Amino acid sequence: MSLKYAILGLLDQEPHYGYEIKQKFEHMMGDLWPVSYGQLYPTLRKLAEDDLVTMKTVQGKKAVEKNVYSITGTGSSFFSSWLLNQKKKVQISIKDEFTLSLFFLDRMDKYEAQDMLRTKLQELHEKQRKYADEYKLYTDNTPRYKKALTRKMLLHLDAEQKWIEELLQAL
Amino acid sequence: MSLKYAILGLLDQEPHYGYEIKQKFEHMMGDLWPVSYGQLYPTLRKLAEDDLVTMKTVQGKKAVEKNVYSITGTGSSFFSSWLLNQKKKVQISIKDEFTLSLFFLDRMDKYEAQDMLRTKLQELHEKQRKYADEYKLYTDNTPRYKKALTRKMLLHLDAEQKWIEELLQAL
DNA sequence: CACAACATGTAAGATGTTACATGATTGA
DNA sequence: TCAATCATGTAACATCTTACATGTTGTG
Repeated sequence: MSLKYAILGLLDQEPHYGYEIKQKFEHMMGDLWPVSYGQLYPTLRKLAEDDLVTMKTVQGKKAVEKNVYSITGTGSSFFSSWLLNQKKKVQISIKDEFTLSLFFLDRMDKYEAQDMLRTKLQELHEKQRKYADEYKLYTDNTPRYKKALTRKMLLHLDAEQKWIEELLQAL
Repeated sequence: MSLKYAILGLLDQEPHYGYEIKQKFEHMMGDLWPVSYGQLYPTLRKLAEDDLVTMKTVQGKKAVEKNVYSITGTGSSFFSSWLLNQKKKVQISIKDEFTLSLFFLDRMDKYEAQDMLRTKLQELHEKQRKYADEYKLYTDNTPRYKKALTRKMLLHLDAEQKWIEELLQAL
């Protein structure tokens, strides 16, 4: 995924502390892009080691300490060049476990295979309903990016569904 | 990805040696799913440690030794239960670097953002042409799975394209 | 003879998940 | 007071990529 770039992008606007980065990120992403502390804090440390960010411990309320991170000049230009390069690469990945499992579809008997694909279609429909409902609830206040993400999910769910329907017909 | 399951699936049909697994897999997958030796051999060792496969060194032509792997009973049932479970999970992931970069679209000026999306669209069209051409070349001898994979790629490229077109219109 | 293809690996690092561990503050 | 939320981390493991290292065999 590269949480690294997400962090740099947030810090490129203003300094943040770790917990806050997780909150902000997940607020934007909903359940589509979770971040674990087990990845967040080591990544922040690594970024500091590489001099892309600096860390400063500040006193919060009473005895609570926060580690506030700021982006450095190096970090900022590193982020910018990454951002500019994104338009040049197409990185659609279709390497998932379900796709792999279809590799072995020939070994099932016809009805078992059909059942598998039909069950999958149902699961896809369910997900689709879920995200479509979520999408309808969005208002003008919903961040533009969150809407776009959900829309992307819906379009790719459509694609997956269409693919499986084609496979089912071919059986 | 879980190369692990791909290996078990191949071995569930008949024993194979490492090099052969890579050849077979990539013959099926084309460039859509490459496998490196740096992952293959350690994975085979791990599977042997976990008693999901057994290894036997056989003499090939002259001085060439091959390590032939066979699936065990444990391995076979482990694979089967994995296979059965695939229909239950929907794992569409939209967590890629480009999607992340759009998170920061608001910080670009309008024309820069439009340029970014248009460049991306061109790249997508190019990829699409490439896979569409490949798809047309497939014959009755082409493994069913390879066709399905390319078709899946084309459908998801469509989805991605549509998404970006929508974003461009919204700008 | 040179080069492609066959055959097997290791080492280092990137990236991510899950589970564990600790402690303060706020609100019901 | 008890639970939720705030706040920071570590350890173990899983997965994968890239680069390096070694040697044989077949073909033009």
